[in-house]
Amino acid sequence: MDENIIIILEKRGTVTATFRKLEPSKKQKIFETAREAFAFNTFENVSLDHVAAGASISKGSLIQYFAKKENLLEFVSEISIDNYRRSWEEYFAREFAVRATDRIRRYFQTQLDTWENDKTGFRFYMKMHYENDFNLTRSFTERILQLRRHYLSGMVTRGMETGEIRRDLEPETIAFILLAAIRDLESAYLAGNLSPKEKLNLSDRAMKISSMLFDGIGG
Amino acid sequence: MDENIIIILEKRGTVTATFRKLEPSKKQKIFETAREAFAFNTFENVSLDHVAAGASISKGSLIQYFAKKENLLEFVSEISIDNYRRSWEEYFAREFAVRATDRIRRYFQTQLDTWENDKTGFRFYMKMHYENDFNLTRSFTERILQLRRHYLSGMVTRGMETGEIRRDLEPETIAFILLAAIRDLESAYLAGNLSPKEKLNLSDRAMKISSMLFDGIGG
Amino acid sequence: MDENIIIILEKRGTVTATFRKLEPSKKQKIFETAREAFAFNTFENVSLDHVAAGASISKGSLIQYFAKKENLLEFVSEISIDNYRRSWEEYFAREFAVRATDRIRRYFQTQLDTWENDKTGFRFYMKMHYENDFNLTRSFTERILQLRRHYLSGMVTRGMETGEIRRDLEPETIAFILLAAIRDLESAYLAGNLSPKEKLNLSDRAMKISSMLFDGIGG
Amino acid sequence: MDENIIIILEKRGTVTATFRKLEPSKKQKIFETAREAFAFNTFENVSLDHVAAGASISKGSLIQYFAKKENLLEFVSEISIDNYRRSWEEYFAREFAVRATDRIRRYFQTQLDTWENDKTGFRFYMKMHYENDFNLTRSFTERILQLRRHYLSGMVTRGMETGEIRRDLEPETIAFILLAAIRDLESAYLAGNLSPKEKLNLSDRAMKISSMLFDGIGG
DNA sequence: AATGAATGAGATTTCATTCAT
DNA sequence: CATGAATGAAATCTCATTCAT
Repeated sequence: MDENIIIILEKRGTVTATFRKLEPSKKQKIFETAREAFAFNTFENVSLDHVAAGASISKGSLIQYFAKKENLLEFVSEISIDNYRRSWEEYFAREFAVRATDRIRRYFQTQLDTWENDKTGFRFYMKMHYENDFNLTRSFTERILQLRRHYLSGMVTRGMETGEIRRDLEPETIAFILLAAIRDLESAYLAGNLSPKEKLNLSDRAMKISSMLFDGIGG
Repeated sequence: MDENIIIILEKRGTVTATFRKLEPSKKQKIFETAREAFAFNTFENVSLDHVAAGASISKGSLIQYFAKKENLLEFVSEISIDNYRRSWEEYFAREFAVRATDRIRRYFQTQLDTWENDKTGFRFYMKMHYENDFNLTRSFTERILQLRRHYLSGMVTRGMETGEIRRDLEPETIAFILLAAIRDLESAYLAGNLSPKEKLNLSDRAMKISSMLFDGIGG
Repeated sequence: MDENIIIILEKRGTVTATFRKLEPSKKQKIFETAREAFAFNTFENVSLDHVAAGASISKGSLIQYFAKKENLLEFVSEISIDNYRRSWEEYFAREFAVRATDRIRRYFQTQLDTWENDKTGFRFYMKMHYENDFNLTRSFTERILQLRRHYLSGMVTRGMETGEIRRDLEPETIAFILLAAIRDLESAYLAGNLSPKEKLNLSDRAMKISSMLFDGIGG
Repeated sequence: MDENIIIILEKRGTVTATFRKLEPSKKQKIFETAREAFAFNTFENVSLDHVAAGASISKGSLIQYFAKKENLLEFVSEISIDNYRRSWEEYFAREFAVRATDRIRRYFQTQLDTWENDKTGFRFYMKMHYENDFNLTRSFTERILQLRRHYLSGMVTRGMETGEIRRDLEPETIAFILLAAIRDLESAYLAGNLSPKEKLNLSDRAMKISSMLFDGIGG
């Protein structure tokens, strides 16, 4: 967890100085417990009692750290965005595939694998799309989307440079359809507790879709 | 509102006979008020007091009609599915475009226009995807999805017959990517209260996307 | 059901003329359904909906017949007392045992058998002892008690006349202890859903107790 | 109020730690208010609002202490049993009468006097016999009964040893009739708000009954 | 700084009773 | 006279937030 984010959140009034001064491990535990709670329950159904117990602190402390329940969600949201951004930045720093098609395919696969290994993160991400009582959730959604578009546009632009992708289209439009594809795959993924075989199909379908996108469906 | 659905719901225990016997206009008003409430609030945040007041009935009556809050949501859900199905069946009955590409483009456009004219319906549809505490919402989501896949597969199959669409791909896979595209357009649509210009872009983008899908993005 | 009681109840305002004019079979059915309901539930937990449904009449009619829920209980109570009285009067009219001890033993046995064959009646009787929110239930209890004392005193007096029972005691005191015995046997009976073997024991115990009472427990 | 019982109840989940930590005087006040409420009303008719007001605490606190209304009754029930047991143990520790007949007579008299001085306790005891919706009440009833049988059997056995009571009968059967007698006296006692003269009669009757039991009623 | 006890607003649900048809 | 729709008072229970220790 990046301490700089905490400092910003303190300035915003989302967390208190008391919270900032906590041991990192304690902050991390609170984050994880709260994320889990918000990922699997609607906002109203998340109880501070439960979060406090899960994080082994008192309810009084929790409210002292965040003042309001909404702030707790904002905290989780901000940390989650930052984690998302950093994990993909690390990923791209180590991505040396030459061909854009390979990059895109690996991106799809990596995203699905990542969600597979962080189901709570995935649920939280999905949940935030529809807890639309707060401006907060909208901000979360849009910022994640922006990141994803940015990554995909980059890969598409590169594909155009290498000639793998048509240059007469706007990279944004292509990024859009790619994003649509990956998001719908994610939805399918969420929908079920898929069987291993279905997961294989999903991965298979990811491959089919990307080649289909490249070659077009026109007869 | 189809009275036959009401009868089925009565048999299931979702609504009571008392409700069935209500004047259609009253039933309609309850439907609309409740749909609006569920569309813009999480389940827990929908208050029966509010719905009753909105529909100009007493809370006692509301509970007499539906017994449980969950039943009210189930009622709204079932009527919504039926409305969705019927509106598209009417649409396809009047759709005489010859070329599959035209059909698909018109489908995209019509869907976006429909949501534009029924924002509450759209919000309700989106909301149901993530109120994942109830089996009910999953059933809603899956049944709508099935309808959409069915419509798109039909159009794709037709495109294959006329030679507009490659025959070496499975219709379902193609339907999938088309569905992904339309759903992401919808999401973009939801995300913002888009300015008129952005809406134009969205529609424009829909067109671009479909041609892109046909021709492929490969260089 | 004695129509004269109904007339008295009408004068008291417990039932309405509308009720009085009902077919006897309908009145009987209402009595039975209501008695069952009050026998197995606390007053508050008896729902008029349930009683109406059980008696195959509408809730509106039920309230038209009795005006208030309390009146329904009063009706059941009065009819029950009358039934109790009449059934024992018939019994004593046909009781020709010569010896008082036989009479008393037969009385014990008959009472237990009667409850056995009319469990609802028994439950209602017991229930009325402790639904002490109403003067009504007290009146019920006392009137039944009075009847029982009367019957027992009669048997005891006869025993004194025949010399089977000591004449130096007041019949009421002896009746009292006999009543205590039979009532405690009844309690034991209620307490359990007794196994057949336990029931045998109970009957056996009744015999032991009565002989013990006759011979005394003194060493 | 014995703190050990509170600890046991906390383990069972009947009361919370918060309640346990309350000042004894506050716990006592809650006990008394709740006992009074349950003694004079059916379970459903006891309102938490009323109990909270009577104990000078907020409804929120009451529910925080007991979580459910049933738990409140269970608490009252357990404390009552414990009080009953302890008061009789103290009594028997100080009971030096030599003759069993004296012991039994004093037992009768003391019980009636005790109820006289604790009418609420008596009403609660009676009420529990017929609130038969809960296993709880049955457990209460049976445990009190067991205590009473135990005390009486002890006295009877002693009477057999001293030769005051016939040895050819089972102590349990004799205890049973004694219990029946005392219980019916109690009932008579409850039934009325007896006049002083009637109370005297009752006490007098208790004496008569016990001698009658010793000598038998046989002529 | 940490705790957790106290509070009370607000939610759903039940159901006797009223009353129009 | 029978019906049952409409009502609203009352009940339990949840839980964020306040605040004293």
